[in-house]
Amino acid sequence: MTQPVAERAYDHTKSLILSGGFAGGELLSEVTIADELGISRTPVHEAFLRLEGEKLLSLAPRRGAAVVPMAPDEARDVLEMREAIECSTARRALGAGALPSAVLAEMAANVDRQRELAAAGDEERFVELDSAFHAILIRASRNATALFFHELLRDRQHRLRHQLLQVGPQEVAGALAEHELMLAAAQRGDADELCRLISGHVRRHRGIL
Amino acid sequence: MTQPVAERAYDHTKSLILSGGFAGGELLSEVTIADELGISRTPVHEAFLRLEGEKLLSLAPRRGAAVVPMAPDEARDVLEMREAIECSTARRALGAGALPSAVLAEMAANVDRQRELAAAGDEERFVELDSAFHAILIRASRNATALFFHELLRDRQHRLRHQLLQVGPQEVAGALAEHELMLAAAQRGDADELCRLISGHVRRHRGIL
DNA sequence: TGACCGTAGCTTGCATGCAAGCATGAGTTC
DNA sequence: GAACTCATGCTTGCATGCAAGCTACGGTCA
Repeated sequence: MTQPVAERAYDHTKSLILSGGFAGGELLSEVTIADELGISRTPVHEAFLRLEGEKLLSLAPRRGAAVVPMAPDEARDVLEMREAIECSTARRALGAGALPSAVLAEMAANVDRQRELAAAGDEERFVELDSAFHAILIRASRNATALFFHELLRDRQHRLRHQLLQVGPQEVAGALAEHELMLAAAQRGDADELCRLISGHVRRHRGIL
Repeated sequence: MTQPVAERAYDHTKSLILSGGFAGGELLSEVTIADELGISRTPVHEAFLRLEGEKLLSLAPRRGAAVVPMAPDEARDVLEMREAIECSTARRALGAGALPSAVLAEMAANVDRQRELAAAGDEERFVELDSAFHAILIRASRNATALFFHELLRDRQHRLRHQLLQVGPQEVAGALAEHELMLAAAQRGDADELCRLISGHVRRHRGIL
């Protein structure tokens, strides 16, 4: 129940960065964050180190921690990696034959909830499900490294989204339609088509960003 | 010149893990490593956190740090990701037209040195250059995220290599030949062929592992 | 005016101390 | 003999203190 304070420091700082309040270059101070949370510098320092490992912070010895600025083509980079990884894992997941019915059921259930949220206009929760939907396929490929990378990409995309764009109803509708097509392709076991859909899906994001 | 002790702790621990002495599950103690290096627990603790972020250590609160065991198909996972990422970045690097001549020159120079090391039978240094060769192409695509991922993959492959196989003269000769073909394809600007070569190259590794 | 120097205040790096969680084994009870 | 309890020694989590590097600024000197 009691969350370790180091974890709180990590979550807090990470959400500060991902929420898009910082364009990049801003210096975060350990003491500031420690005071905000009412804890000592040590766990904050640890959080900073973890975030540096994720390339979200850049630590300058005895100078401070700078929020890594988003490179001008960070969106392109991230989406390119998503395309490469998701397409590769989808091929593998489908390559061995049909997907397990449990996986297909999970995807279908996810799409159902997407439909509800889209109808309700809850964009925030929709993007969470969007991310989870893609993660299902990756998990089905049983490639732990791919899943690890996907989480890192998700964070970066999160930041891009808050920084650069508002997701509106039409983006949601478009994404939903494409997810439905992807589900259908997965059910048919059509890896080529699924891969094509993923590419289009991701590239459309890129058009938006 | 004076390397921070936290950095030494990180390097030391990481090389312990990557060198293959641990099959996985072994508990590393902060105090043990701190004593080995003659430093206090704090920087060791920080190193452990960073390594947990790279999924090389698994920290159990107040119990210890366990070396993450290599999954039975870790080799497959890692090489699958390498194929996906390298192929994607190669296409992008070549997609915009011919590679800058500086990049081609760097690749050629690298291959030349590979040839020397292969002739000298220096396998250890050869694999370093091997890795650097692949990194050149990724760097040419100017995708920082891809480069980041490639470094993570390199570490894992490093560990796999020490754990599972000895690189012998014939593997070196085969890799060198394939690198030469890749260089030629890059010089011609033939992305499809380059991608095909990368796939074969990586899959041959997989046969070895 | 411009360059230089030193100091004050910031920052983090690291060592240390204390407390608390967790495992293990001895001792007890049934 | 089996289960249960508790104490001991292990581990890490976190706070704190001190030292050292970096920056900026005010003063001095040419």
